[in-house]
Amino acid sequence: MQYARPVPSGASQLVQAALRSFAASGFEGASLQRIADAAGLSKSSVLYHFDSKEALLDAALRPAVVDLRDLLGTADLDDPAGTQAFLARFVDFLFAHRLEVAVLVNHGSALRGQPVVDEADALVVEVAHRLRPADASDRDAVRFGVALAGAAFVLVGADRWATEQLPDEELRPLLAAVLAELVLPAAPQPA
Amino acid sequence: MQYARPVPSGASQLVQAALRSFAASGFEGASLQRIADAAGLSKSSVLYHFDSKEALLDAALRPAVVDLRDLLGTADLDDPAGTQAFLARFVDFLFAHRLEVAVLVNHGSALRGQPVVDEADALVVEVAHRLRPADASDRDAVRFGVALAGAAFVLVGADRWATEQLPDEELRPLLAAVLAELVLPAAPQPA
DNA sequence: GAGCGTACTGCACGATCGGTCAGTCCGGTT
DNA sequence: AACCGGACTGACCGATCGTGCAGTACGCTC
Repeated sequence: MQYARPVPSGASQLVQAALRSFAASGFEGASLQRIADAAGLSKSSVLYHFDSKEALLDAALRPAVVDLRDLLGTADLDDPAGTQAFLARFVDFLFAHRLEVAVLVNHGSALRGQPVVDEADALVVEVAHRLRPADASDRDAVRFGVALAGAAFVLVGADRWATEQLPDEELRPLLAAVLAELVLPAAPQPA
Repeated sequence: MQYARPVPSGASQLVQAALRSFAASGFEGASLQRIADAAGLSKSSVLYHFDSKEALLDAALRPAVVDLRDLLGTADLDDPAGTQAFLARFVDFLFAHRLEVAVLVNHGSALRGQPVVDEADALVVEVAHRLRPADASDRDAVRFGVALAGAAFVLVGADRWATEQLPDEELRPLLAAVLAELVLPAAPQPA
């Protein structure tokens, strides 16, 4: 009898190693050899499980894109309460897919043309568009952009610039609160 | 007699080509060959003007780091007016060094150990630290992080996600205003 | 035990990588 | 005319890149 497979040998740990490498070094900077070494396999094995380096990227990012699409599909953004709930789930998404978000946010512009990346970009545009009320000003739009980009980036670069590292479970509600503060039109502003 | 040199032949356009390549493809993704082609020179010429690829990166990022250090050195952050003035100049800095900021923000984590990058990171930490008032809460700190990262990223990824592109000169004051709104403790917030 | 599919590997390939080096061209001095 | 130094180049190097391919070890079913 076999319990939970102790080492999820094979493709799944290749995906994890690839994700780490892509996030740390970018797609071109990461080599199949180093990914294979990190996963404890040979370079040939990588290309046995995945047709190409691009296919490996696709496999690594796909779950995050699926999750984001689901999140957007079930979102209710008609009232402030729904929007706030969505933002909390969005922050959860960011936490759940840190590495994927890092790849998309930092190295996405070099990956235009990769289907996964293009899909992810389209979803981000949709998030921004649906969050924006009909009567939003340009300034509101800029604030939304800063909020979304900032939230993603605080998470992605947390280990890089954070002087005093907040533990994830303290940062999560704070990030959700700040996001809500910036996105909800509640915040009164002069003129 | 010679007016302003029409094509600033040589090293300076190599630096520009390199900056564009690094910003678009990352340090490892950019090759000396492609940089040379973009500058209309041979690969050998790149290594004639710069000792190594790393030296080229240094030359490309150095002016931005110098400007940021100057900006920080002359900053007066003791009162809200001084802080607001600093933020406007910070936004100007982001606009003036878009490509350098893109390299540092997107690919900086892969460039740890490069002296220019480490210096830039240290300056960013100093900006965040000096902006933060003594009585700032964790939530304030998160909002500052979102604001700074978001501002940088809105500029860096503007061409990627912006649905309706704002011209620079409209975006600039909006970004400064939003930054001030987020950083200055002026914004009233419930509990 | 023959046969088969899955997981995995070593080896070799052409291309490209960053970098070295000897040499060419050319305007300015002497 | 001889010389010099800066700008620039082509040929070449060893290493590494992504990828193709033949082969091996193992567990399963007839």
